Amino acid sequence: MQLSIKQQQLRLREDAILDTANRLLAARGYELMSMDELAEAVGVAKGSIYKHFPSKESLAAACMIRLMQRASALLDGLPADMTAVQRLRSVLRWALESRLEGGLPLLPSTSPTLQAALMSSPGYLSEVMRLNSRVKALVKEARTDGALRADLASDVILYSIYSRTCDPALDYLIHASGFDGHAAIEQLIEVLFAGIGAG
Amino acid sequence: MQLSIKQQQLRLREDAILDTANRLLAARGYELMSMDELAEAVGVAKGSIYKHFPSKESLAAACMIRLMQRASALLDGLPADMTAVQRLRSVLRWALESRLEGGLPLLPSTSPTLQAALMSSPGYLSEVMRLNSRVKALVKEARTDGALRADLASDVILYSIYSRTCDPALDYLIHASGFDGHAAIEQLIEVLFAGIGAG
DNA sequence: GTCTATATGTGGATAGAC
DNA sequence: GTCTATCCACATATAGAC
Repeated sequence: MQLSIKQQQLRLREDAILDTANRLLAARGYELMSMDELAEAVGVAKGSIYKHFPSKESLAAACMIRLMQRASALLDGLPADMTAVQRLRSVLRWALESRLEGGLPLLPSTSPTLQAALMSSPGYLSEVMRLNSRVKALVKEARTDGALRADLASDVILYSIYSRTCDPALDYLIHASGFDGHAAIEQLIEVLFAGIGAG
Repeated sequence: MQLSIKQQQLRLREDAILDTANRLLAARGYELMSMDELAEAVGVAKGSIYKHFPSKESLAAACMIRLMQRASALLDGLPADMTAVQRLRSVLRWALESRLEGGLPLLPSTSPTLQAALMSSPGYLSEVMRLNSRVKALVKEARTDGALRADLASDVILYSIYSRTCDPALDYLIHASGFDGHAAIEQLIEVLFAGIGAG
C-alpha cells in the first residue's frame, strides 16, 4: 500500500515540524519554545502547525515518541556479537552524541503540565514502557554476565544510566574546560561504568 | 553596631521571601514560578516584593547566593580531621539532602535569560568563584592523597561532583523504585565515588 | 491545509494612595 | 514599604477567507 503524493508531502511537512521542534526544545526547553518562533523557524504559519498537532503538548509528545523509537532502532541495529554492557554503553553514547548535535530535549520533569500530558498520552506511555523494558533487560543480562556490580540494586544502575543522558557535566566540560565533545562523552561514560561496573 | 527593630523586620521579611522563592524555584523551576504565586505563598502583595528585589532575576540570584554561602558555611563547619575526599562527600550529601527537603533549585542552565542575568551579577559571580575554588582545592588535595583517580582530568571529577547535585536519578529512585531518600542519596554517592575514586 | 487576524489569558513590572 | 489596580508584552489557541 503506497502512500499518495499528498500523504507523502504531509508526512514530510510533519517531519520538518518535528525536526525543528526537536532542536528548539533541546535548545530552550518546553516553556521557552513558543509556537510563534517554531512556526517562523519551520517557515509555516502558526495555524498550520495546529492542523498537524492539536496542541503544544501533543507536539512535544510526538517529538519524544520519535526519539524513543530511534533509540529502539539503534538497539536493533547493534551487532549481534555485542555484550549487554557494550550495548548499554552504545545507547548512552548515542544519546549524548544526539545531545551534542542539539537534538535531545530534556523534557522529562521540565514542566508539570507537560508531564501530566505525557502521562496521559497512550502513544508516549507505550513507547516509554517498550524502551524501558529493553534497557532493563540489558542491565539484567549484564549483571548475570558479571559486567555490572552485583551489590547495587539494579534500579540504581538503570537510573544512573538514564540520568547520564542529561548530565550537565557534558556542557561544563565542553564550554568551561574546552574539552572536545566526543572526548567529554567518553570521559563521562568511563566514569559512569567505572562506578557501576564490576571488577 | 546593632540593627534597629525596623531593619530586623525588613531582614526577616526578605528571608521569608527568599525561603518561599527557594522552595518554589526548587519545585517548579525559574520559568514556572510566577511572581503572582510567590506573592500569594509569602502572603504579601506582589508590588512589595519588587521593593525588596528589583526583578525576578535578581531575586533568583539572591537565592543562589544564599545557597552558596550556606555551602561555604558547611565546609567551614566540618571537623578538622576530615580528609579532603570525605569533605567532598559531605558537601555532596548536604546538597542532596537539601534537595530532598525541597530547597535546592536547579537554576543553572535552566533558562538562558536567567543565565545571562546571573553572569552579570557581581555578587553571584564572586560567590560562585569563591565556592568553586574551595571545591577545586579539595579535589586537588584528594588527588594528591591518592583518594581520587589520577588518570582522570580533575575537571572531569569536579563537574561530575557538581552534576550529581541535580541528578534526576534521586527522584526516580524515590518515586519509581520506592527508595528511602537517605538511602538513595548514599547509593548515588557510592556510585559516583566508585567511578572517580582510586583503588 | 495554509494563510492573516484575533480572542483570551497570564506573565513581569509599575503607579499611586496610604 | 505595603497595598490595589493597571500597563504592556507575549503565549496558546482559534476563526474565517482562500
